[in-house]
Amino acid sequence: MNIYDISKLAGVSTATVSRVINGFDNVKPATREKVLSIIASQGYTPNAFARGLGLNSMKTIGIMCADSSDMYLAKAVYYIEGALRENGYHCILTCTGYERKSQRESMEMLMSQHVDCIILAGSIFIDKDNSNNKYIYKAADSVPIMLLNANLDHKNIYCISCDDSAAMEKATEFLIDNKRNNILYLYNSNSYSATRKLSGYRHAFEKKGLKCNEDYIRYFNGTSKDLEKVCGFVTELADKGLKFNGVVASEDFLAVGALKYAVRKGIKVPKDLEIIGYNNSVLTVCTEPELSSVDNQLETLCTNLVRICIGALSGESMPQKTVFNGELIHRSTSASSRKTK
Amino acid sequence: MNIYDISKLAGVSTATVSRVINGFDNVKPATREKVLSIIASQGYTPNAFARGLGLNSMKTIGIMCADSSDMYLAKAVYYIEGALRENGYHCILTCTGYERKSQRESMEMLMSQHVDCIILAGSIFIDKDNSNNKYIYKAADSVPIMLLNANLDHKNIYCISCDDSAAMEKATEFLIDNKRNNILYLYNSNSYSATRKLSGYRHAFEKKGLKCNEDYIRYFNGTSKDLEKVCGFVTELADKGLKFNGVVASEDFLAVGALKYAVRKGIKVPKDLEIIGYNNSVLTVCTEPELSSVDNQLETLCTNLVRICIGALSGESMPQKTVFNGELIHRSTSASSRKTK
DNA sequence: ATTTTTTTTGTAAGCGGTTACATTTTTTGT
DNA sequence: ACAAAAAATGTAACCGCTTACAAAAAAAAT
Repeated sequence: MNIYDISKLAGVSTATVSRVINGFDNVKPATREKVLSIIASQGYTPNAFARGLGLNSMKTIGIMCADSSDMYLAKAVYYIEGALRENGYHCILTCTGYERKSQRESMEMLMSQHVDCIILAGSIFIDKDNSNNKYIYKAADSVPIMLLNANLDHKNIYCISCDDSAAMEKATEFLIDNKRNNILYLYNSNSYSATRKLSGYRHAFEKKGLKCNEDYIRYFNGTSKDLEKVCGFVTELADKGLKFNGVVASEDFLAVGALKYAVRKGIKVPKDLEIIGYNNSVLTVCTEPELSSVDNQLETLCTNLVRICIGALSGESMPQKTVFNGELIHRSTSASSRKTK
Repeated sequence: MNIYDISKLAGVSTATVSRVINGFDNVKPATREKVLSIIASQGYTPNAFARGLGLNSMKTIGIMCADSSDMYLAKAVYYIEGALRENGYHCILTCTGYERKSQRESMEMLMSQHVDCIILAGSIFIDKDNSNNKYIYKAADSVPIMLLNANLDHKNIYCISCDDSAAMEKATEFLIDNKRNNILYLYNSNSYSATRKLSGYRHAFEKKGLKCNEDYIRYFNGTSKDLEKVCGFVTELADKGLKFNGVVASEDFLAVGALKYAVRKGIKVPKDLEIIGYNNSVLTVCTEPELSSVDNQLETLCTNLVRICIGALSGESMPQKTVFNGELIHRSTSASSRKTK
């Protein structure tokens, strides 16, 4: 059943059927009705390939992310997909893992699918020294690229991010103001936003006229699957003599690991140790006491990303960089003696 | 840049170029080399629409799930997408939410995209009384349908699931054997697998010759976002006088909520209350003590689903129903006095 | 009533591949 | 060296839709 069959049944040309399908207004109402009824009675749906061939667009957008099972990225994908669907777009999802090669391959795959736009959810894809981003620039020459929580300069690349630096600075500052003089910083990634977070941590000390002790900045090599190991990692740091009365982490699971350590050692939280995570994920409410965390407004980021994406695709002029602010959410692992909000 | 341009540059016909691209073996090595070098030098990629039009397949598979930000479904999508990509397939992801209407629309959308197969990840789509599944059967007439954790009879529908009933029975039985006489059952869904789990709970009592007290079966209306409410819900049950010394839940977050209640009330876990969750998600290791849970082998389910899917697409005869066993993972909320494994 | 303008409809040429079939080239057999 | 078989290549129709342009029909203007 194709457009030709429909046109025969309706006694009109394929052009007219096409016009009806695409909602053109230059069709006589009576004709439109007839065609529509035939289409409905035959249960006809246009062939998307043929349409794509003609229009060179299938209203499809590619989403790349390193790992869609990561809680944060899964949410990002969910919000993005939902917003795109509302705008009549379909999503091809591809998870690239954390290796550059597979990231490049994914992008090539999406390009060969002639997606209308590519969204990079998560900044793992970006080389900070810009050495290896050629394939992104190349793609950007033919299709707009949306970057979530990342940054790259190109006239066809749009960046939407949370000011992670400012947010982390706020969190750290909160602890400093609370007389926490030794604040452990845990992180597990060197992505763009992770780097920004770390610089926020450093800024906080600078701002207060304090010196940031590099010994308190610790890299943990693992993901949320390794939560138990995080606890061991922190315990080991403490056993080795590192004294700390505050923890800020670049991701919630790291903070949960630190909290585990505290609970097991019987350390009073937040009295003797304050802990602040990042992302404000479900994990924050699983623990007892519940974890304070920075909310980086993922939903807002995603809906705006899609808004800008749709705008750019329809030729409107859209802002190249869009930045939102994070928010510190106080629960039970940060001392609420001070104003919370 | 299209196949015609390449053929000109290489001094061969489009048919030959096409043969090279598709890896046919009836091309003279020298010719193949020349064509490949031209393709590489021009950075040419075939137009997927045109190819799709010709083959009536874009090597694309649709994945439907209610909510890809749900931790369990996010993992499912991740595993499925990865396995499909390894087999050269692309994935169109669509999240339907929990309403029938949007589910039907998603499916129609995928059909109009001429996907080669549709995967329903999660059984929310299935009406138990089979009253409203017509659209699924209709789709199955033209394309194979894969059901994860669900069940439907049709010659073109393949079902892959965990025997949730048996797994839940095992968990419940464990508690009964541990002299837990009042076991609260928490659930929040009426999907196929949720129903199966509940029947497993009931079977356990039957098997032991005990009567299952319906008063202990409680429905909580919410998702993991409402974790705090779960705790309130359980607290309220206790306050109303319901006595229980065991909890099994159809999802981990419900168990975490129950655990929260216990921790706050100072109830000793597992001594005075044993708790077992379901899905073996990250949540299980966030809590202190850590949560025992049933692992329903999601990765195995997904890789097998894809294996069967690929097989079916290439015309092989594949099993209509595939069932795996779940496994009870003991952590610190179940008494390990007995053998744990 | 005739001409002009506007609206509606039709014709046919793409879009960029695949592939059945025809043709040419190469290899093999005698 | 020549015929037969096999391998390599080319030709052109086809997939199902869109759309520029042409043509016909309807409406408006004279």
